[in-house]
Amino acid sequence: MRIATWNVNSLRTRIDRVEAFLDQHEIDVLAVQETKAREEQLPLMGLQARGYDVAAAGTNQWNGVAIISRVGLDDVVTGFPGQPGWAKDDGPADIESRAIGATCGGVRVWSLYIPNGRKPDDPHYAYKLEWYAALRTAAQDWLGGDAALVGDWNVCPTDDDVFDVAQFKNSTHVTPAEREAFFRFAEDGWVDTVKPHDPSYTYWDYYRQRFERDRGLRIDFVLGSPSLAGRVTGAFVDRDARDPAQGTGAPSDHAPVVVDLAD
DNA sequence: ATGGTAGCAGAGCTA
Repeated sequence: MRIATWNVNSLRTRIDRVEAFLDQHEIDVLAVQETKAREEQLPLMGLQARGYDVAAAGTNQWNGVAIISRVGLDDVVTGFPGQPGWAKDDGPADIESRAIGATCGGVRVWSLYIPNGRKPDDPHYAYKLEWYAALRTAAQDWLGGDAALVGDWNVCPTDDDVFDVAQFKNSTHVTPAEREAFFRFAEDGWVDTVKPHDPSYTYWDYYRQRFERDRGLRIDFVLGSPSLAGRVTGAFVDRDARDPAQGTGAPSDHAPVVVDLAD
């Protein structure tokens, strides 16, 4: 089975690229982040024609997550137990836009869009750390089976995961607290299934031709439970999907990450 | 320190 994760930066704008990616790499399960659409807005016909089922969640124009699967899509859940929400203008807490879980081909898959944090002194940064801690607690219950925590984690775990750490001196993604929050998953038994096979960047900012100069970040991860990690036979970052020279219109600023599992 | 690009929505916010 082949699973993948991709922050697409608008599923409607990028649907042609998503369908081409699914076809080219014969993806069985694709976790998507930043759909930037509510479920009823999504163009799903092309996916359904290819034999995929889709489960989407999202309530605002910035985030949104989805799971696209051709090997089953069961027990869909929006949000994880204890997931913190962000209440805006005293409205309802936005939980739906950041996490969706489903069982696909016997694997429990969570598509996650972890809060960006904005600035280290911003309230969203504290929210990000709170979100990490709550996810860790919930995820401890999933370690016993074949489970995958996949998506945009908005953290560069090591200096090797940043093109120039000096440029991030007063920025999120590289602070000790964020890195600790990420590495606590490894302490619990979650395995970075991609790094041994491909440690390359997964994100390049749209600004300043960062992709062309390979000045990127590694922030998209597939963490596997011990039993799932034992099934991994290979993994890679599909840089071509981020290449502005390929396809029409702008690509997402993230590349997809692909992981192969033995049956 | 600022600004550069992209998407949604139709101005300004978010990343």
